[in-house]
Amino acid sequence: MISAEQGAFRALADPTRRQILMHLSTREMTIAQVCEKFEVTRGAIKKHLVILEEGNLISVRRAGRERINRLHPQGMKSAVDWLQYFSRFWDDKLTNLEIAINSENKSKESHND
Amino acid sequence: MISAEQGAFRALADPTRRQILMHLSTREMTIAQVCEKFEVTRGAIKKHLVILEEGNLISVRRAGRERINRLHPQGMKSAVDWLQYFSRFWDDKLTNLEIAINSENKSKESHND
DNA sequence: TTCATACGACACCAAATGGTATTATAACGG
DNA sequence: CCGTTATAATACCATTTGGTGTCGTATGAA
Repeated sequence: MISAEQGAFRALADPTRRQILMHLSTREMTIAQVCEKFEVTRGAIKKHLVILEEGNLISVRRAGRERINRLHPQGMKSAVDWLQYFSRFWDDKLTNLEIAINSENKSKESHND
Repeated sequence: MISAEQGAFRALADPTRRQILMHLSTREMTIAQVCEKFEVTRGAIKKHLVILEEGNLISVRRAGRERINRLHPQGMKSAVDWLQYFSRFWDDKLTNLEIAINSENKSKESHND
């Protein structure tokens, strides 16, 4: 089993996939609708969507013959949580905010990868 | 020229590189010292360090024959900034905090990749 | 000077990645 | 039923990636 953030970081590493996430942040879209936004083939987009799904960054539901892709932002939170460990090093103000959150939110994961 | 977050996300995609960042968060280390923490060869670690440097996640200085690697957390901030666009979708509380930050911090980048 | 040490630079390899093209399958509309 | 549409699945290709091994260079110590 791979860690949650591994799937997320892997999916986020490709610029096309990050653009797909931006598009899905405005509305949920079928594969064909995502394809309209890019110059690559449907096959390539499909592979990206599978990787985004494996990374838990999108969820998919079937509607008839359509496959509707929806942003699943909780998956991105795992990457943010990992990164925010370093926030103390770049922004004291953000660190204070992080502390405020942590005091209310006890369920913090470790960073042992 | 590739975007700042592309270099960061690419570097963050590998679990070994994320572990290297965790180690460097405790202290700066030479290549040999990083190697001690892993089972792979020095050549592999060197490549990882180059990618981390290209992603602006570490900085390097020469000291005699040693090459000292130091965490450069500002580079990670570019990835966090990109991701926090989505924070509104997963946590209203964090969104409020983000708004509080943005009201003091006007220099926000776009997400056009 | 000589030797061990810390890197740098290659060449090389297997596997993963991003992409295409082609061929199916399945559902909706008339 | 038939044609069209939306997607799935597969084979294939070029490049990148993560890794090793080897050789070279440079610095510090004896």
